[in-house]
Amino acid sequence: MKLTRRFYDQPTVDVARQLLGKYLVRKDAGGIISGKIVETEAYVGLQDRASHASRGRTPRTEIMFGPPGFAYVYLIYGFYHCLNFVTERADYPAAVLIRAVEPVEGIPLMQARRRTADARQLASGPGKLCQAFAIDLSLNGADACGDLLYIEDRGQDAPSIVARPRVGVDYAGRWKRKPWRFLIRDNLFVSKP
DNA sequence: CAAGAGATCATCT
DNA sequence: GATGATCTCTTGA
Repeated sequence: MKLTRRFYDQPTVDVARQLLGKYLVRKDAGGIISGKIVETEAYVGLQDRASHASRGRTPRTEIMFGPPGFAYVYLIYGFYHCLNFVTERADYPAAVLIRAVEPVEGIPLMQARRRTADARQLASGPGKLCQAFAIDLSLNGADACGDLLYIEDRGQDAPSIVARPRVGVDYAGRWKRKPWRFLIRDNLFVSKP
């Protein structure tokens, strides 16, 4: 069951927690790729100094200020892409970063794109995941209620969740301490234990 | 293992 | 002109 726009229109931290155990699905010319989401981070509102949106409405962050259920993809360090899904109402900038998935479908394709056979190295990090799933700036603004890139609920049990501070946001002052990174407990495919 | 360097470019000042 | 919601490789215990 594909998640609906209503799902993304909830408090961002709730969405980040609920996404654990759901399935990220990517369809393109190469075929279908999917993976179980095992790690997420919440970026919440204008005040959150860790969020790109804290610097205000710019061409790049415009998507975060838009309606929920759309992909926010950006390039980081000139090399890697990061995938987010926009949450909450329009004009309130918020999104959930997908940090890691456990590969499920399309593993040979992921192995080719990542140049490794090691399942734990395919999508255990936001940049790796985008490489494995062939996600780049052309998917920025893609509708998560469409067919290219979306999330499915496959009726899994609710996983046991661990909360930690977010990664790589040392510049964010007191916001760097917010425990808004969520992982499935003891999962082997997270970016860092 | 842990720590450090370097890669490279869209975006914002 | 500076910087980053990262990753890989190398170095050295």
